[in-house]
Formats: sequence, C-alpha cells, structure tokens
Amino acid sequence: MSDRESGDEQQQQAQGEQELATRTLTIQSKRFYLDVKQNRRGRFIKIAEVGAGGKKSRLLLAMSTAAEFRDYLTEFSDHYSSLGPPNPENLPEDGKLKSEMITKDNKRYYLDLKENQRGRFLRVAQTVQRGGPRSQIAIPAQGLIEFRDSLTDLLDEFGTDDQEGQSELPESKYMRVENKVFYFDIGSNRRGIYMRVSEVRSNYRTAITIPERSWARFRDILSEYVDKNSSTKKEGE
DNA sequence: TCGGCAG
Repeated sequence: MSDRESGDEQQQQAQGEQELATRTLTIQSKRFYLDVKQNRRGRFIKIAEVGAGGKKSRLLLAMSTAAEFRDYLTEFSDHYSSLGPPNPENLPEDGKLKSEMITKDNKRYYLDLKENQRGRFLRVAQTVQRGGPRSQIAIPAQGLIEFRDSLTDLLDEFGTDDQEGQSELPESKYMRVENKVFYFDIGSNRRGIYMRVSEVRSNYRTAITIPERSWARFRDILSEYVDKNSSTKKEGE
C-alpha cells in the first residue's frame, strides 16, 4: 500500500507534476484532500477521498470542470435541504434523487444525489478508463456546502485557466435511440486519439473506447450490416 | 457507526 503510494509520488515527480495548494476536510470520519496540481498539460484539481477504513478513491478535474462542479454543488445542496426526512416509501427505483452530467474536455462526469440506509450522499463518477481503478467519490450530503467552500477557495486562488491548446479535438456528439442515449467523445492520451462511446440509460451506464486507427474498420463492418439489412428488407417487400 | 449494488 505505502509502496504503491511512494510509487505514485515518484511517478508524479518524474512527470514533472507539482502541487500548488492543498485543502483537507473531514466529513463524518471521511477525509477529503483537494489538491491543485500542475503538469505540462495544465492545471487540475485532484480530489482524494479516504474512508475510515483507509479505503481510497480519487477524481481528477480540469479547472474549468471543477468550476462547473462547484456550481452544481450549490444546486445539489439546495436540493438536499429542500428534501424532507428520508422516506423509503417513495424513493425512486434507482435511488437517485437528482442527477446531473458534466461534459468537459471530452470526459463525462456523473453527479448523482443518492440515498441508502446510511443517509444521503452525492456520488461523483467519471467514466472509467479500461483496466484502471474506478474513478468516483461519495460526499455525505451534510458536507456538500463545506466541500463547495473549500473548492471555491482553491478556484478563487488559482483561477479557472486551463490547458488552452488542448481542446482542438472535435466536439462531442450524441444520438438518442429508443430509451438510451449514445455519446461520442473524442479524447487523446499518450497512446493516441480515441473515441469513447457511452451508452446511457436511466439506471445503467457503460462505455467502450475505440482507437482512431480502427475507426475505418468499424465503419466498414457497420456498412456491411447496413447494406445486408437493407437488401434483406428489399427482398422482404 | 461508517458507507455508498454491478454488468
């Protein structure tokens, strides 16, 4: 565990990552570390959650994303305060009391105010990278304001200026099909350019990542099926 | 008190 920790640190050093500021807050025996960091791609905020049992999870947000997130925190907190006492009778099927989605820098973040036996909390989840750890945190609803205030401090101090030249990637597109929505997001990492196709239903989300070098083959395969399908339709008529 | 239902 601490081996992995120091491994991370070393990797960060090697990547020229520097920490500009940090805030710590404790909400119901959970600790949150909000760090402003910077590497050659720009500034970002790292949110780390450490549970009572030492369980960790983290979330990375570009500054502009963090600003948008901050605004939603107010909204979610307002919504939370407007709720009556927990009422197991009329809880939505999926347990989500309010949902929002942030799309920035070709990444999707899902904000869900949820409720379980323990109480209400805001879950913030980013579409997971294949093979990587799931990227999500859960903030107890009682601490949303405090969380927002800490985030605001950092944003006020370090601005919302992001990596500028990074958004030369194509705009996201989406498509509604029956009861689902598909999102097409173009992103890039050290391995190259890729398309992330997310399928979003009311209570189910999943995504696949398609490397750019295989797009043409995807298109060809789709065309094949489309052509075959339209010819069988003709024959049927 | 301590935790957050997935594929």
